[in-house]
Amino acid sequence: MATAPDSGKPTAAQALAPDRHRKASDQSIYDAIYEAVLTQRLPPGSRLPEVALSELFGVSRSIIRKALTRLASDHVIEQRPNQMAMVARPDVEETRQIFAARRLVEGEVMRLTAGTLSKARLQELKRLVKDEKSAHQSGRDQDRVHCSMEVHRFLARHCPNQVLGRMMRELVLRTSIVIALYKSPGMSACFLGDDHARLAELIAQGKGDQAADLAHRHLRALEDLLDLNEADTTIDLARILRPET
Amino acid sequence: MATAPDSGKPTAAQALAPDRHRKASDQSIYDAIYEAVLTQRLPPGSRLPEVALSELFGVSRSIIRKALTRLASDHVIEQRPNQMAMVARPDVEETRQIFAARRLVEGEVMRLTAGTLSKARLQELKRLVKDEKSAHQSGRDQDRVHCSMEVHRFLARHCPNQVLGRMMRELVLRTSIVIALYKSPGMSACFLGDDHARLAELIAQGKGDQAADLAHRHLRALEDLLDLNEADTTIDLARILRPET
DNA sequence: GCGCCACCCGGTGTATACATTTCGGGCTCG
DNA sequence: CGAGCCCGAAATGTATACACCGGGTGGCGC
Repeated sequence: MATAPDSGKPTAAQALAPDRHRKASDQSIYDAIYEAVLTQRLPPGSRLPEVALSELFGVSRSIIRKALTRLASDHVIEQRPNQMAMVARPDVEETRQIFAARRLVEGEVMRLTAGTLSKARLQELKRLVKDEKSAHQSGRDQDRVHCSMEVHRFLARHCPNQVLGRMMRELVLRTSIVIALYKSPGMSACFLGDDHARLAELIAQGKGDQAADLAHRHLRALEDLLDLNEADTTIDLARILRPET
Repeated sequence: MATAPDSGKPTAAQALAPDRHRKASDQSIYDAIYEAVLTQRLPPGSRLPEVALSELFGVSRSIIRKALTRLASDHVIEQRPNQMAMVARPDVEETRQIFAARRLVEGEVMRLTAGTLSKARLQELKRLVKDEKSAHQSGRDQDRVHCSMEVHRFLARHCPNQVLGRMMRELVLRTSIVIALYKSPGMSACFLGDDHARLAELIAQGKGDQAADLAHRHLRALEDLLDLNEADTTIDLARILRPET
């Protein structure tokens, strides 16, 4: 327990409220939790009791368990035997690996996607970037995070290589989790200058290599903003238990 | 039906026989099916009825369903509503994407892994390569495929970046599936010269870039051995239905 | 004889009952 | 007074009952 802030104590179910009392498929439940984690309404460590969720969504535990199994398979939540599922809390080492993997995959996705988008798609993309900026300026943080994620997810969704696209979406989500976990207080997560706008421009112009390079630097800068000093877990414990001099 | 050879008609359950009559966890069932698909004992399109599996492993359908859900999540099997699960049968386009993704990921894994393996680990690796060669020479194809897969999986397992390592294992499995699907008759799948031996050598010497390059060419050559001409599915149908001249 | 339709069977989808485990509060004993 | 044990609430783990769906087959009508 000493290693974890342990987050909200009851169950963070209010973040999933909208479609209450309506029969939901396991896909819609999966989506609801996925979206809530992505937009950081469900912070890392949030507990997800099966019974509470089954009552919330108006289905039996079977459906809930299927959704949770899939979420665990995607590393969104952690499931340990006989314990409640909780939103994943990757350690510092895994965080670095996630960023490294995402740089590799997202770079290639940029390269493949550049120059392949229709005019209509480019309009959509620029709209997302614009919405993000306006949300940022008017301080609607919830919206800003949502749009920021959607920029990356949009590019992943429209990558010609959908195998890579899927991987990238998974990595975007895991990145969102570790940002929520390790961000320094007050940092403007993932709004670094107008990187997204410039990225969209390079994609539109078909400059794949430059887009990949920008994405690479974007992600590196993002990682550098995080508070990734170990100094936790076992080390703290040892220092606390050491007799004072 | 016209598009599929439809594989073995009953249920290819004999490929999973070993641990019959023993209570099995969903993990062990997952592993059994995973391994059977990996070594091509369960060819693409094989049907996996829940009841048959539950009897085979001596557990209820709940456990089976959990294992199947996870396998579907990993793209090992396809699950459609109210139909039996079956081993995945990716189309030609997805096959190309899988290879492209794997080249990207495996190349980076080689780069990261080169020079990081202990002497003992290098011994293991060389042993695998040796076993593969001997299996090849004595014509034990089952063993050869197993060892060949294990070479790649071994490297993935010991990559310093385990996030990438996991992705690579998933891609190795999917590659195995599409090889089983599209290999030209009689080809020696994934035994291209002594690529694996040379790869092991480069890894041992810490030459990451060269290892990545070799892996890249290895996979390219492998893809080229496949029979990836479309000419199936809808096109054949159109030609068949066209009135003769 | 040839189609069409109703039935049946084998499969998955969902809910629920029951077993098992974990964690914590409070009692008891040293 | 404190440490340890016991027990119960609440969660998950598993099995099972039943509903539903889809495909194949046999009979019936034309």
